[in-house]
Amino acid sequence: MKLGSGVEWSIHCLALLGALPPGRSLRLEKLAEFHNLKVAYLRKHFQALSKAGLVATVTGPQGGYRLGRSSDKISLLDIYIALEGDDHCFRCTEIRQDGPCANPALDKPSYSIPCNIAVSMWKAEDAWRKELAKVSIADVLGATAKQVSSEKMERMAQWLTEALA
Amino acid sequence: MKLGSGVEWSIHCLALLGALPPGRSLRLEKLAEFHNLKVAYLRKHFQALSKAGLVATVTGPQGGYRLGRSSDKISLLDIYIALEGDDHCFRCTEIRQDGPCANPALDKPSYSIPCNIAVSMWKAEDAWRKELAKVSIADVLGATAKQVSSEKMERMAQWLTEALA
DNA sequence: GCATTGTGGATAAATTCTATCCATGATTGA
DNA sequence: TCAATCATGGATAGAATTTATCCACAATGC
Ligand code: FES
Ligand code: FES
Repeated sequence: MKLGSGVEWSIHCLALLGALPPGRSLRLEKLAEFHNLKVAYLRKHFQALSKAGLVATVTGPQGGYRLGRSSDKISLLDIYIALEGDDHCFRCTEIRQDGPCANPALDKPSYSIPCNIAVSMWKAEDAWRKELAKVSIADVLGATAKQVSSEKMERMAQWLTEALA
Repeated sequence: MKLGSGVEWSIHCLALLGALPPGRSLRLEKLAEFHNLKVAYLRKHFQALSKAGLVATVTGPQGGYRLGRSSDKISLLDIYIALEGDDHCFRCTEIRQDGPCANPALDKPSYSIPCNIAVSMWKAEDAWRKELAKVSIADVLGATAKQVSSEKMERMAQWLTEALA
């Protein structure tokens, strides 16, 4: 069970967008440059983020991306779902309905309720989602501000100023 | 993020092994037949389960597989780890150390602690694991016994008797 | 010895992930 | 209006992973 690289990329990029001055947007190319990511592939991920409404797009000169809503309203779970879909990661293929001991006619009633194995797995998944839902882009920004030296914060602010110029 | 089919297959099979009379084992072929699974591929999964000690093997005539320890000591998490490894599903590629604003020399101290994004993701993963660790094969067996009609339980007991004959 | 059963490595098909490109359409500013 | 800027979405292809099969081999019990 592995998350695609798009999840990490997107969290970093959305955090940067969250640090933009109000009303401004940043070109995809700059977003990639800041993190040293492949532009073409990042573009693909941003199409998904855009479709999910997590980022809004500004076309034309001085255009680019900005957050689709305020940074405290975008959770890590939102990002995951936008990129990798809303399916369960555990897939119950209804093995219980198969094999020499199955009797579809007789057993049908019991199949209307999800099998207990799937329930257990999905419960764990829910716990995972709940944790992710707790953390917003605003939280990430706040935590990063505490982790990074004020000197690096300065470097980043400088870069942003030039990128937005 | 998807779990491989081996996880579901293995849970079903270990549950069946957990229902075996004490001291008995079941051939892989029979295990596959019971669930209508592909023998060759199930074999591959059982190699992993065996290496992890979740099943013990009995070679030779009347041989097969049995549980490696009591069914209440085998959790769904054990099975997941045996099959898919113990890595984090979120991979922090240290994007934070890259890009035009990074200065390895100056920033090195802050990289000794995990970045806050990874910490959030790993925390969610821990919640997931904790839930899976709570559920044992014995629990699965118990829950299934409650879900399945006594009539089907009888059919399965019958099949087992023949398979062990 | 001999039939039975799992082991572990080799192999390959199918699917998903990663990555790139380009024709298109929308917007802005001159 | 025109030209430059910028995202969109589909097509495409290589890489990696998952799914699946096979076989020579080792271990066991009779
Ligand atoms: S039947 Fe296999 S997990 Fe539901
Ligand atoms: S640097 Fe990207 S998640 Fe840690």
